[in-house]
Parts: sequence; C-alpha cells; structure tokens
Amino acid sequence: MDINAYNRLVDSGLRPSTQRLAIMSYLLGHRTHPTVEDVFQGVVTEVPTLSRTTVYNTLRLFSEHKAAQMITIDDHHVCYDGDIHPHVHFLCRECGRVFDLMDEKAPKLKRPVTRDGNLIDEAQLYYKGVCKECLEKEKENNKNKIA
Amino acid sequence: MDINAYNRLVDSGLRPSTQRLAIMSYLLGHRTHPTVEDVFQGVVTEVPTLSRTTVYNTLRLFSEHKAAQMITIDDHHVCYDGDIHPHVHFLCRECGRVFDLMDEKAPKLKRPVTRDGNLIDEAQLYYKGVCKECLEKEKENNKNKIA
DNA sequence: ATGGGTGCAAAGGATTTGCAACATT
DNA sequence: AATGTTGCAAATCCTTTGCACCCAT
Repeated sequence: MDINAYNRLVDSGLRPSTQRLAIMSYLLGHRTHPTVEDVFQGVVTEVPTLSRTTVYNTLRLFSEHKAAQMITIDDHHVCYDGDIHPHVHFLCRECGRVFDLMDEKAPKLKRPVTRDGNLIDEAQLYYKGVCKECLEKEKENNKNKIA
Repeated sequence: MDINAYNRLVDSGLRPSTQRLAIMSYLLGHRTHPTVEDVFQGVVTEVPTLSRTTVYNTLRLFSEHKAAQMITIDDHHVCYDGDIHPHVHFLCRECGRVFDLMDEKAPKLKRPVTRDGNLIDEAQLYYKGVCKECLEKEKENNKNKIA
C-alpha cells in the first residue's frame, strides 16, 4: 500500500478507492509524463478489471482537485504529472517525450493574482525542441550517410 | 488583396493560393485566437468552396512553417494565432476565450539554445484563470442571489 | 438503503487520410 | 505534362456519457 498515494488522495479530498490508489501510485512512481493510455497499460496489470473510462475520469478528477497536473503542450499530446509543484516542461518533437527541466525557473503562483482585472491562478511554461538522445541519433545518421 | 497575408506566406516559403491567402488574412485580421471552426466559419463566406479539411491542413502547414502559432493550452482547446512574436496567453476557464497578455514578459528565444544537451527552439508561457468579464458576471449573479 | 465509484457499450467530436478533381507552372 | 493544392467522403482516434452494477458506509 502506497502511503504517499493514499495521503495525496485524502489531502485532496478524494476517497481512496482501489483504482484511485493504483492510478495515483502509478503517477507518483512514473515521472515520465504518461498519457491516459500509458496509465491504463501500467495499471491494468495490477487492477485487471480497470477500464479506460475510469482512467479518463480519474485523471480528470485528479487534475480538477489539483491532485495531479494535466499537461497539454501539444495537440495530440495530453499527459499527466503527479508532481504538482510548478516546474518547466520540455517536449521533444522527435520522440514525443516530455521531460522536466528542474533547473529552469518556473513561473510561481502560490496565490491567485489579479492582472488587468483578470484573476490568474495557474501558470505553465514549456519549451519545445529536440532532446539530447534524438540529437545524437541524428548525428549518427548523418555520419552513416557520409561514410 | 491583403499584402500582409501575401508577404507572410511568401516569406514563409508557402505558395499564396486563394485559400491560404484568405486563411492567413483572417488570422491576421482576427486576433481572437480562433479555433479551426472559427476560421472555417469566418473564411467560408469569402471562399464558398472552402472545406474544413483545407482549413485543418492549412493551419497545420502554417504552424509547421512558423507562419502562425498553434496554441494548445487546454485539452479541447486548440487555437491559432497569427502573431508569431512571443507573448503570453491567458485562458479564461469560464468562457474559454484566450487573451494576449501584452505587458507580461514572455520567454524570449530568438535563437535556439542548448540546455543539458537538449536543443530548445520554442517557448510558451500561459496563464489560466477567470477573465474580468466573467468575474463581473459572477458578481452580478451573487448580488441577485442576495437581493 | 444510500451515495459514491466503476465499467461496459455507445455516442460524440475532432482530426486525418485516400483519392479524384482541379489549378498553376 | 508535371507538380502542388483542394475538397469530398470515409476512417480513425480520443474522449465523454448514459446507465446498470457494485461496493462501502
């Protein structure tokens, strides 16, 4: 039993059902920004009756309760993050993976602020480009071409 | 004939067909962060044979060529922006509209940079919250409740 | 027994694809 | 003629909804 997952749920005002615990536990244990499908595949082995519906509903619930973050950098690339502290994300356009950039200064918004009369309570900063690994693969391919 | 639309296309290496000109012209003339459907509805009156397929393909083409920005703040809220200078976006969760926050300092990335071996060539910062108008509507509703 | 949680099947939407027609060089 | 562009129809994919069942209180 994952005490961290349990606490996150209870602290967020969510009842810790089997499925919710398993999904939250997966999120906390896989800091790879999984998609809905990733979560489903990862958890269904443990909770064989799990349905995609529940994963959809549960992840939405989590993000509504700020028990997890929904990240939508790109069309066709919705993923989730159990880390609810503000941090910067980086999407590799080649492999589609999302990385955390821990050293980057993330926009902080501890409390909602008002700007031009608008109430702002959430901020997201992300970068796009090509990750180290994909860059190296590209280099390899170029070498091979020349050789 | 919209010379700005024309130039943007040619500068981006895109052939200025009737449809592309009309779509780019719409983008440049409507700084409201229109969705694909918005663009379609706005342009079809002018180019009656226009199809949604073409709008999809064309907007994707634009963003691939950096002739426009695709903005995906939220799941189910993909929109486009003819303004290709970096600026901060603000999504109102109530009405779903996206605003520009011009006074905010946007992350600048004139040239691609390397960070931890990753090549970063694009940055997006956005805020979420409730816009001025929706806040005022809420206030109105509360007043009425009390009265 | 009551309310919340789950999961199936179906519906709903948004986006892409295959392909034929068309325009432009 | 050759290439690039458009647009219809269909396919696909992702996500939500309606509803019945189930579990826990």
